[in-house]
Amino acid sequence: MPRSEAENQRVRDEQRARILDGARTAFARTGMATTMADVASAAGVSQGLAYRYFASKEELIRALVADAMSSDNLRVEVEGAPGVRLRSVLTRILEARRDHPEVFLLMNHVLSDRDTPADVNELVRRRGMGFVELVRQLIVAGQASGEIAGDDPDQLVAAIVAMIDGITRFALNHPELRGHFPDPRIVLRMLEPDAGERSS
Amino acid sequence: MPRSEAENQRVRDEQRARILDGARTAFARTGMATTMADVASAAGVSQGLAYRYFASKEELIRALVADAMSSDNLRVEVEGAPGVRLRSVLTRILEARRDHPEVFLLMNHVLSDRDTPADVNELVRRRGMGFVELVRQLIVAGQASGEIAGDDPDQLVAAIVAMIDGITRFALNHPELRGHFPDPRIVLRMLEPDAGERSS
Amino acid sequence: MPRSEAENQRVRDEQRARILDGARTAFARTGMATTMADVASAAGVSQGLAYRYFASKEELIRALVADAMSSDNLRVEVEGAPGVRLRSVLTRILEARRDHPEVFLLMNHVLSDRDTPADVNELVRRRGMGFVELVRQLIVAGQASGEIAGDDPDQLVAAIVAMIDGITRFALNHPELRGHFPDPRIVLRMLEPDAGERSS
Amino acid sequence: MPRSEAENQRVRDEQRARILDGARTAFARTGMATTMADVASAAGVSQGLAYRYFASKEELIRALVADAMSSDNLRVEVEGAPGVRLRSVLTRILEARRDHPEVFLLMNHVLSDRDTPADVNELVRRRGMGFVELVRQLIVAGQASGEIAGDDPDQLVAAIVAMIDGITRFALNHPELRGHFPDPRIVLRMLEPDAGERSS
DNA sequence: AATGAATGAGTCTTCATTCAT
DNA sequence: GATGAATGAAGACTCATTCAT
Repeated sequence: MPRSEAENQRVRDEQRARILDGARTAFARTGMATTMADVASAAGVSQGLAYRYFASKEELIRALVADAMSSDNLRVEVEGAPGVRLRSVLTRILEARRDHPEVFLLMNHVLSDRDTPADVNELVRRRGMGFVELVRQLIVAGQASGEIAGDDPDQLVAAIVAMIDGITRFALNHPELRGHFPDPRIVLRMLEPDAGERSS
Repeated sequence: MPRSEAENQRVRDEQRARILDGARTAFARTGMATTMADVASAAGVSQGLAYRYFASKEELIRALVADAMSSDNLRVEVEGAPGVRLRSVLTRILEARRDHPEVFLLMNHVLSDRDTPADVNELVRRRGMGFVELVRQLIVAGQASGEIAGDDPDQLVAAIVAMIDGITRFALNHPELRGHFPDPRIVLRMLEPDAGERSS
Repeated sequence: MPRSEAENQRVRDEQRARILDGARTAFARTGMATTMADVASAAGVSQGLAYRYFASKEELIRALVADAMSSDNLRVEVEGAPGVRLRSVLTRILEARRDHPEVFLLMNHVLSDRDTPADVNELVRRRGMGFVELVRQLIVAGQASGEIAGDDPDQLVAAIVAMIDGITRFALNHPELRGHFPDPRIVLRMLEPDAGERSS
Repeated sequence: MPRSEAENQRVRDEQRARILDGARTAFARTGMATTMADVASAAGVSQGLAYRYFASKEELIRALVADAMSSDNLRVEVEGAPGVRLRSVLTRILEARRDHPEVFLLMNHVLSDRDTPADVNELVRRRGMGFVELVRQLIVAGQASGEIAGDDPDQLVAAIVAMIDGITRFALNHPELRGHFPDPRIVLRMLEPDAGERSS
């Protein structure tokens, strides 16, 4: 007697998740050089099975990225002073990166690999640009209110973006140094106005 | 009449340099997906010739990395207040990264690519650790003299290292945003003691 | 209460026929590139079920071919002039090919596909040879009676065989040209004695 | 000292031809189920080498087809009675098919294989249609002059086309029966007007 | 009896590396 | 010393076949 449809669906959901987990592990470990054999082996399934769930390696990466992005939640408070909101969103992001760096590594890999499908690349890039735009607006507003240093806002944005990227890599490459992961306050000092500025 | 030995040596040196240049160009353009054919073509030599000068792709990468590292000069002043020396070395490094990010790309690639030979990986990693040690010492000394913020020195080191890494990638991935490359002063604010701290 | 044995047998027969039908449809549509998944889907059953009824794809093809051959009935009149009997059998064959070319496609595929099992290949080939023998005998007898052209009988046989093959493909590849399917009389003219011959 | 460019070109031309020959042999033997390993082995080269000369299996097939078509020369006399010209062109075609059937098999395979690239399929199909048009015009003209039987011209065309196809397969599948390959005169009888017709 | 998830061998293709010239 | 043709070992993907339910 065949398995019930509900049962089948459950199995499928589990396996899909299992393969995605394996893929996440494998990509985190091996970068874009990860083979489908690596993925299958990390997931503990046959290579063929991966193709029952994802039409191609490309598709698998797409799913992985979509998954990663949906977990990198930027939701930002609408109330409060811009500087406060900016600090809050950055603090949350830094913590997410500290706690789940693997998820973000993939996005970087995707961007730097020549044969990432254009649409995936675009997806990730667009997301990044959305974030940049958000940060920029808060910085400009914060400068107006004197909460943020008066440097070129684009340079401040670049500093923040680069820092987030670098620190994600740090978390990934040095999991043993988790205790040394910088407190967000250190990072946020880059945005601090000088004593002189502030008083003005 | 055969070429003189000196002449031969000169030709060999030139060719070796030519191939390394081609490799640098090719790797900067294509990342770790670069093939030996890419390298040969960028160097304007035959594919076979590369193997006369470098026993394998591995060997070529090793040479490239060694070369890159020797140009990332950390020479640091022995005189002066630790905070001043630290700021000076970081400023120089940031400028080098801004101006020649390609050179460092390779090192990152090497670290994240699974089939980088262990010894090359080690080489790069060790170099990084040397730098970390230097920065750490200056930070500790700077804290003692009140020039540097009183956070956990390891966190400060991590922040600096992550920032340098992130900003190099930024320079590499967004050459068009060169004008937005953050002024070192912004980065250095991470090390700044609070107003309260400083006065103490 | 378990199903009766007779009932079981009936179900089995029905399923077998259903799978064969699906296979016929699938092979007609997709040629030798047909997969077992195609067959199962065309038959509306699970992939596994096909293997309950046919030990392998090979076995399924064997059954399909046997089935096709049993429907290509050559029954030929035993009475009458050889030329008349030959014309009659050829007319019937051409009409069968015109009306059901798909059935014969498979036999051609089988012959030209490298991994057709040798015995199936042999089966089909032998059947073809039986037909050839029949035609040849009628031709020789018809030549003796002056009803058939006096060419080399083997060449006449070859012409007939080739024509039947070619026209079957035509019917299959150009179903839209059904109206242009040649009248058997045109084909039979190949066997016609010259005016001069006939009078002799 | 490297090989001269002229020498290299010669080697390349020879190898390309060698691979095409191997491919022709392999495809004739195994049909569309031919693998690149079959081709390489029939050509006596490594599998990789085939890809130095042809970018993909698709490309190789394209070249094979182009080659086949250029040898199936339809050049037809512009002078003389239509019936005479038609007989002449058909005689030449039949002889070409008798002598080099392998070349044409491929074209058939290409047409019946589901994953033949669309453009190659189109190329072959178009060529076939050109031939059909030529034959049709000559038939119609020949009917006007009383040289060709008065049947539906489309049926006559279909008969000729089917015959050519069938006889090519015959030549290919039964090389041992070369002596029984039908004399073109037999085939041409299909176009012959009846005694009654002719006199009219 | 029936299902469909799972497996693994085989196919196309790429690329580091070798070798005859 | 230099060339580029040739090789073969992977890697992505497909599909006949098996097996737990």
